[in-house]
Amino acid sequence: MKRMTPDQRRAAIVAAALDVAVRKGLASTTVRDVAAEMGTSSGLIHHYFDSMDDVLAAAFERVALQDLELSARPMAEALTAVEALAVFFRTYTPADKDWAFQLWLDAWAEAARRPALQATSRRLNLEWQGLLERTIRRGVADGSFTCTDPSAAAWRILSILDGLALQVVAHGTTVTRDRVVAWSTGYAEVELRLAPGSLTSRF
Amino acid sequence: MKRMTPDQRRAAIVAAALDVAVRKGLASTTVRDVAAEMGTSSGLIHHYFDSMDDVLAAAFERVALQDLELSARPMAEALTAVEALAVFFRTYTPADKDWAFQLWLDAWAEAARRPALQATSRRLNLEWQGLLERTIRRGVADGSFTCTDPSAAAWRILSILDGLALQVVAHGTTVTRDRVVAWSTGYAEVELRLAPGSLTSRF
DNA sequence: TCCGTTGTTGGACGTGTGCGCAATATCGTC
DNA sequence: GACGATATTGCGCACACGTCCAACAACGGA
Repeated sequence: MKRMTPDQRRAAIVAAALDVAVRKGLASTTVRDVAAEMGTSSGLIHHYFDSMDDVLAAAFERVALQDLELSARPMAEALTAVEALAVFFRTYTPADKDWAFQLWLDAWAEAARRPALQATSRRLNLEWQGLLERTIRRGVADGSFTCTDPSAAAWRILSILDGLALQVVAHGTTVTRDRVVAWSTGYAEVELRLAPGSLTSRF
Repeated sequence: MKRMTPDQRRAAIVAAALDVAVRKGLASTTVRDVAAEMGTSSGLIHHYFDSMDDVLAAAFERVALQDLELSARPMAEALTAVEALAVFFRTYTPADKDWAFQLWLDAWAEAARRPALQATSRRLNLEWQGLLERTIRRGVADGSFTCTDPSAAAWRILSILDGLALQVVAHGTTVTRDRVVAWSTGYAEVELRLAPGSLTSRF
């Protein structure tokens, strides 16, 4: 295959691994799959990564980090804390992103057995919680939210969202997607003492 | 190995598969592992199960069903709905049961790829939600809870619990176990209009 | 005691696994 | 245009995988 600079090649490997992982799941993405996806030999992957665990961790980090920024950027640009939170819910639960959440499920389950993947998953989960916590603090500061423990509130909101989304992605129809959004925004309104509908009606 | 009746043997296979799954994870439990655990040949497993998917689904069902009954029975015996709910939280989050929750994580992640496992996981998740919903209805009926949508409330409580427990099991210390219990019971008290501490102080 | 039923064996089959390494191809530099 | 550095190949190694099946052995009924 055409020769690339190390940086380009690393990126290409990560991108290929991601494509395969979306199709087959993180756990059953193999060296040969990734090589075939790139159209190169399998030996090349081990020239850039020490182990398959590292490749998968890098691939997972790529989507997770990108999604985080896809939420964080518009949230930072929102004029009010309430709007930022509304943006959070809209960008966290898009219907066409089930495959990304399936990767989270894979990462959580595999974390017990793959150290690099666990570290990445853990770090990014903390980032999401931090993003939410900062938004809550912003709202508390400007008086639009009432919350005595923003850290705990962030964990609770994130958890209810993950727990509900999990049902949609893993089981299909035990819970419908509409209800994930309605129930979790409704919960956030209660948690932060907002008027019902504050997070949805305005958009 | 000693000859067994079909029922005994099926049970032995499921038990062996479970032991291995706890040790190695559902996804990487193999026919040979299970056979070695029983001290028999691997061919025997396929004499009783059509595929490995079926074995894993049966193994997962065994723990999940047993844990469900371990909660359901004492909850049914509770004198009040409040006490039944307190029992629910105490039996759902025991410290020595992380391995069982790891199996749930495995099942949710693998569900996308293993039909039998998905069906089992889905069915048992619905059972848990149903158990919780019935308890809520019981409390609404006798006036101790206030809740307009017991089904939704049950899903929300279950989801926050799963979302938080997931952090403990997958990431170790992003959230501590104490907080899982405190935050989820605290949330249930708000959701059902109970006085703070109702679910914990009395025991 | 014999015999048929069936629980159980042990290995074959084809494919897949992560990883490592000598050989080769393609660059930028002189 | 030649050369050294290194990106890339292609295959080998030693296992592990699920599934299948002919042969064997233990049991209950006759």
